[in-house]
Amino acid sequence: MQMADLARLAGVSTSTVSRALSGSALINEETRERIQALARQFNYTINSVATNLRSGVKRTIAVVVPYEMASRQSFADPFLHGIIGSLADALTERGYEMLLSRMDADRLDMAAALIDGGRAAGLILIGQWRHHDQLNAMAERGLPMVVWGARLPHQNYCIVGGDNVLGGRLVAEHLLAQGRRRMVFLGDAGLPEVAQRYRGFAQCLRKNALPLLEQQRAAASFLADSGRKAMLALIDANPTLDAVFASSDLLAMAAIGALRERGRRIPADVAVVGYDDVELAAYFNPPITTVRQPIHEAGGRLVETLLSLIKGQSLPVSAPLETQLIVRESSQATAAY
Amino acid sequence: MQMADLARLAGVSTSTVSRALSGSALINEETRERIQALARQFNYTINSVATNLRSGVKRTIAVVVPYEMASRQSFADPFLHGIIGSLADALTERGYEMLLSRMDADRLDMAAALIDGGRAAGLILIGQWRHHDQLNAMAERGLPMVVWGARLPHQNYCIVGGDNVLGGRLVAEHLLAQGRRRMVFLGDAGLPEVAQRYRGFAQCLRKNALPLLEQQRAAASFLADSGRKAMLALIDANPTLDAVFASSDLLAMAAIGALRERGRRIPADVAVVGYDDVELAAYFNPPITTVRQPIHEAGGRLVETLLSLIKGQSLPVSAPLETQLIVRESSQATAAY
DNA sequence: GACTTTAATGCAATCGATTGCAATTTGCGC
DNA sequence: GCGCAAATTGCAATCGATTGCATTAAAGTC
Repeated sequence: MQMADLARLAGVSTSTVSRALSGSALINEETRERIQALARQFNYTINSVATNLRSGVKRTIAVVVPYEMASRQSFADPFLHGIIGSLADALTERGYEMLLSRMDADRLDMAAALIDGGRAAGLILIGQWRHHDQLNAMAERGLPMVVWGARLPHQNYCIVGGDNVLGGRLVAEHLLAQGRRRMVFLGDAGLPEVAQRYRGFAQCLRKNALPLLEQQRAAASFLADSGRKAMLALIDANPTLDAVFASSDLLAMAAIGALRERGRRIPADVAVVGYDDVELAAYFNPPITTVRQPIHEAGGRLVETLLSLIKGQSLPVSAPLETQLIVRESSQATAAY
Repeated sequence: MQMADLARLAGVSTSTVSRALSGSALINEETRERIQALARQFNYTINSVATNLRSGVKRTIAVVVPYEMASRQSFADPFLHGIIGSLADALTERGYEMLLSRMDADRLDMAAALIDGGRAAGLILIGQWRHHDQLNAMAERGLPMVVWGARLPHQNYCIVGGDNVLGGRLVAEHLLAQGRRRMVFLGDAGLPEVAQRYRGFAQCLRKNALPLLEQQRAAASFLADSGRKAMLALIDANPTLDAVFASSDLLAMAAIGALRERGRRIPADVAVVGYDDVELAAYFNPPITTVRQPIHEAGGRLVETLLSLIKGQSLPVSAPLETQLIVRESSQATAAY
């Protein structure tokens, strides 16, 4: 069923049908009601593909989740899901549709094709990975895009994210206050966000004369199993460690598993702190101390920023989102101290 | 940049450009290469919106996640994310794009608008909730759709899912073999999938002369907090319980938290079994015994079924996916027995 | 009653591509 | 050198909607 059919049924032209359904003032109220009734009766829905071809207005936003070919599992991180959910909400609220793509992080230019090809009005990329330059190049081409990640020098693209340096510092201060002294860091510092968390963490320790050595830091992707292995290596290299800062809650959970394998009690022997405050962090055993990133606000902010970029305002700058330490059991000082 | 511009640059008509880019045989090889080079140089990407308006072939599939207005958090379940990720993969592999929508479960007919409006070629609905009749009505209108959920009587729509009755039975047999006798069920039996898990579970217990009473069953949505509260109520109503079957891993995690609040040890005092085998189940403390649903295969199966439905074969019927008990620590018999 | 407004509707061009058919060019046979 | 087939290319209609402008009908004015 298309507009022409409906027009025939109603005995009018397609112009009239179009006006009846679009809320134009140039139409008789009775005619409008008659046509709308017919449309309902025959389940007619306006073809939005044709509509936005003609009108040029697109109401679709592409959300791109880059993954590294090697480990296509980036999708496993619950934080990522939280963001996607909040984006879905934020877009729906504003009357936009969401096109979700996973994409090889080395071929991010394919995301550009979604814009060039008219599929979407704008791009939201989740995670900048190691592709700062590629993102800059895309932005310079004038693609309407916003990235979830970390603010970096020489950054020509819009970014939305938390204050990772602050987050790292909050964790260090907290662990110091709990009396911990032999801390290790778990996470892949090749990723800008993680690097900043590490920087905030290490700076604060250094100020307190507690430098972090290279062997007190292990790379681990966002994958649970790689987190477990990296943690085991850290334990073996630093058998006396008394605290772990993991760069995501998922890694924190994996780390707790690994620590238990090696007979450490949490938090009595080792304190563990995560990052993100995913829902399950509070239900884990023990509940995990973590740095909260306001997931729901994140979606809204990403969408708002992108839409104002599309509307053509000058490059919107988004202040870092609120970043806050949530203290739970996994890092509390206990009777053991 | 659009095709006409490129045609002008190349000094040919748009017909020729179109043929050059689409791999038609009706074109000189040199011309094709010249045009393709120009296209690359100017970042020209064919406008797929216009293309499928003209050709009528759509390469977009809508994935709809219904949620209940009351608790818009259905999105929090990690199993759901697993399915979405596997759908994204399955669709990408086959050259389709994925339109993701959350939708009020009471207004599922809005999903129909995605098809009627030409946005998508087909519909994948995740979870049937309490809306069997609505889904039947949609299918009868001839909408190309596939639902993840449970097979029910009088079902006119395509369904893909695991064997929930079997899953429930496997859990019961396992717990009986572990010597557990006072079991409770945690989950909202108003949902068909959960109801079937309960049925398999209860039937097997009955066969062993261990009926489940009403107060040994508590409704709990897919939300962690509601799971915790329901579990607390179950404990109070059945202080001597020695096993819990939760209808999802998320609920199992919440249940474990609640049991600990009441001083129960897992699995020494109470065995806990979940459902789904989400990635974190293995990393939880203790690792959770659960019924595996093959998430990755699920996405592939949903997509295959939908595509063959679209191609117009008669209603494809999909056998239940493999359903398998994964035994981990949370339900092992221990020294306490 | 002729003339101007105003309201409602239809005509036809347009969005950016694809494709059947016609037109042109080239090559080949004799 | 003519005729015909094959190889390329262009023209114009088409997909399903929207919208500026023209048209028609009804109402209001003097």
